[in-house]
Amino acid sequence: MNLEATIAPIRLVPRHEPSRTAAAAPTPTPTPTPALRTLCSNCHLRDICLPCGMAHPDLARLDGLHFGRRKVKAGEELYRGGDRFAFIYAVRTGTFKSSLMLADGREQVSGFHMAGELMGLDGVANGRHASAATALEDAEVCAIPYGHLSELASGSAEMQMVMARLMSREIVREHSLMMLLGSMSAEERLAAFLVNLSQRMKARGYSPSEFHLRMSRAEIGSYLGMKLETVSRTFSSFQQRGMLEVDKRHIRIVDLDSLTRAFEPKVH
Amino acid sequence: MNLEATIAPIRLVPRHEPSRTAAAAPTPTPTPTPALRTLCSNCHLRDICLPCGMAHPDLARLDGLHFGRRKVKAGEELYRGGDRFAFIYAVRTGTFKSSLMLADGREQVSGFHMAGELMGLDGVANGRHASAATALEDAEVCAIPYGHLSELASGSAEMQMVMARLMSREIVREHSLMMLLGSMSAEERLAAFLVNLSQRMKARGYSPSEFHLRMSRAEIGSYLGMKLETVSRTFSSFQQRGMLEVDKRHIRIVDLDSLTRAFEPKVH
DNA sequence: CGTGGCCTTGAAGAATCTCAAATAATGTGG
DNA sequence: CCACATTATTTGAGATTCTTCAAGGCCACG
Repeated sequence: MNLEATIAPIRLVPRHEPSRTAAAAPTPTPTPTPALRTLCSNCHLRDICLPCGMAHPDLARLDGLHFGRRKVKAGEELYRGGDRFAFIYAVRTGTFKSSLMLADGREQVSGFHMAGELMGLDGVANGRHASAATALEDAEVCAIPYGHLSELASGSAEMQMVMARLMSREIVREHSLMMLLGSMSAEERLAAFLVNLSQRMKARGYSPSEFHLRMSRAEIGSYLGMKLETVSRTFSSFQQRGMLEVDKRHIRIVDLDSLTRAFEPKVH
Repeated sequence: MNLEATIAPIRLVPRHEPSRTAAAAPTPTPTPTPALRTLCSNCHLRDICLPCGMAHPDLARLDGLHFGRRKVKAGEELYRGGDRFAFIYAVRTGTFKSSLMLADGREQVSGFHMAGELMGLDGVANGRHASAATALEDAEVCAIPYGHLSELASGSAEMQMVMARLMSREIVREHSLMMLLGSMSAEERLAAFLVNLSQRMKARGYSPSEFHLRMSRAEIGSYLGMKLETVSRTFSSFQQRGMLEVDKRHIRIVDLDSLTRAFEPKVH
């Protein structure tokens, strides 16, 4: 009996290795610079990344894995839909988008990832990545061999729990995006997007009120289910109402409250 | 440092226990009829449900858990957003919807679940259910104590893998819904929905071309991000074009091919 | 200093929503 | 078993939101 049928109604384009030009393709195997091995316990991101919430024995075990780092240039893909799944990736620096591709070329951006966030968990399901990850600026990631990780987890209940939580968190995150796409207006979507970005900047020690967007209007639009022109117009509208100052990709949130209200209960 | 910020931009209404009327609330603890204990290895759903792909030693261990069954009447909630998370549920009979609630009362249906499908994995993240599950008809579920399950998984790498796959599959499923909500037209959405339903019916041994919808137009609309009137009109349009026969909730797919084409590459 | 990519803005058009009304199906209480 | 309230669905017409198409400006880069 076929379980496939219980998952996706939508046929995404499977980009299998053969269809790639071997030369241009990004190596699926990360090439860790030997000098740059990383210990989670030392990492400045340890409180918001994979080891978040881990106690010492497990953290030490995690260190035993010696993740390879990998640099990714702006515009480069870390992996593509259809690639064989072997690693999950933790962002060290830079920003990524993940995206799905429909057979006719339509792209749907399914998330943006910044320092400390994990990418690639969607590959666990079928052993192949369902989405692609592309660097929006020069970036660096830790490449975590999933096999080793789950091996390691088999020895520790706590570690298993952390992994399970991470995946579940991804599910919850997507829930929230579904809510956004399914039942919110263009203004509400953009407001929700900005407030979320602001919170994530804050959590990383950056200003929550003034930041630089790493993604284009088109990418924001794809993520939020609207056209780039609509994104641009909505930005302008927010600015005119004094909620925001926008200069290309530089954003200053002037009135966070009204921005937050923009996607909250409208009492009728 | 606050990791919460890395997840959801959208504030869902947290329905904590205190706010409930104790009498009317569905018991969070399932009340298994002692006579009706269930063994996975015997279950007619074993090939499409939790134990799918499990070999014998693990299957036997799974049997050791003795899931409690629980009957749920049409319209009743199995759990709500905010409820403490303790069980995941496998549908035995009937159909469920899961849904998220925004503070202003807007509901977003995030999935429909039929026999063999699992519900509740979103609760792993925070120990509370993020969504609610409501029976669309009289139904019965297996209530699987998550604690026991992960305990059991800590003894078996294969079992861990199955669990991880299940969660990842949920992520992929939601990806696909995002694609749908983010970049498809009303017709494409409904077509994708119907084709998916058809496949799931088929996988369960029912006719893939003729079935009964368990959900209202409004629920379909919420799931697909459109208004119930638009759902109704799109059904009518499909019918006029000879792709479908619709009589209220009874559906007969006349031309599966053109329905499939309705959400596939449009060559320009 | 010209070129291409990205962003903004306007105007017209299309898709979808809102409001409204009619019909059918279902259940309720007498 | 009937009269009546209730709910789900369909359909129409007008309003609204968002998209499409088009043009122009800005900026980085070679």
